Amino acid sequence: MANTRYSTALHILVLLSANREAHHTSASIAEQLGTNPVVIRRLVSDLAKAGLVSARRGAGGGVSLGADPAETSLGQIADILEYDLTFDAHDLPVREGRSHLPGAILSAIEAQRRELHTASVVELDRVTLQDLTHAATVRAGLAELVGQGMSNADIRNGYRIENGRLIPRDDR
Amino acid sequence: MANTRYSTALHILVLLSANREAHHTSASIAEQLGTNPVVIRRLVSDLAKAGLVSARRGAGGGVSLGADPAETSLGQIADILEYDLTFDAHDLPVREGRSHLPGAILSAIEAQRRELHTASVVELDRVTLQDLTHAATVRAGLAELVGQGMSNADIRNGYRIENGRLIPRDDR
DNA sequence: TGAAATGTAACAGTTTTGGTTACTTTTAGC
DNA sequence: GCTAAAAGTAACCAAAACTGTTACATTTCA
Repeated sequence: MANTRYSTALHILVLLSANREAHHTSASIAEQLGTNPVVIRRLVSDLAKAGLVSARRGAGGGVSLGADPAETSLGQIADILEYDLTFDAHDLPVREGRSHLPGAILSAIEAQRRELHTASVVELDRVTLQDLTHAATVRAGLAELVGQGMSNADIRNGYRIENGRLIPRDDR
Repeated sequence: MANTRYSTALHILVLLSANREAHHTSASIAEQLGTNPVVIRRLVSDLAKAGLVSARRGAGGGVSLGADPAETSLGQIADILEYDLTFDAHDLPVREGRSHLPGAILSAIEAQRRELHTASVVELDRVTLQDLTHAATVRAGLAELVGQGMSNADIRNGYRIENGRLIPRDDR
């Protein structure tokens, strides 16, 4: 089974970021994601430890964003979840053979593994939660128009994008 | 269970690259890696399709390197194996809801996913199979000396590294 | 012709992961 | 205080993915 913790965490955070006014609970989020509230709580609990979200227990409680999306990078989120952004290493049998080569090869591969993880985090640090939220809301806006029967060409000609929203071009 | 195909493939290729004179078979490689010959054959078969190794059937057959390690990048190897170098995406239930937001969020996440995969391949393209082989043989040389009771400081003072081998410093 | 090797299909065993239930704890409002 | 609503967490289950293994066909050399 794939490990979708990081992807799901991103989804939760974009959801909170795109709709900060609404009241969110693990149940309401789980419903939108088609999963179980406990899955959401597990992730939110980890994100809350790092202050990225704030979870309040009890009646009227729920989940809300705890940090500025413009100051939160996707790399930080991976760090928080301790999510591996590289390939999986194999292992070797413990063996008292004479040759050091197999262990040395594995060791070199693991060094490369760490290097790729670091590079991936650097890459993800270039994107903020705000950037990702922007990308999502633009896509949602486009989907909305297409759902209303508008063609992609019409959309391109009739709208411009501003702050993640589609603004009608009335300047022509 | 982790997907160790890429890591194992790298190990096989470094093994072949570090010891080009020896005769290698799926059985001999599997023995060194502590796995089953079929596992090796499956990987070698994929690598052979791309010309990276050459596998000869029949008596006296075996596996040998089919390309120049200096011209083979770790990114190419990932490509050949179609190995995913990014995070796993979650999925959404098919639902005819009104809101386009959940699907739009997922779509934005998947775009980010593809971007990270591309960046990872670029990163791995900076390293050749020769580089990785060099790193492994150096480590093996060091392990050999340590096994002979030499301290790391002694090693640093008494040897220099050249073409992936430890050369005694007799220039002092 | 026989032995040695790869190619491949089929299946089993293990591990990992998300889903689920159940229960505790916290909190707000009446 | 009582009740309802919410998160926190432990424990277990089911499903998926992957490697390991067996078995057999095919190829090749001597």
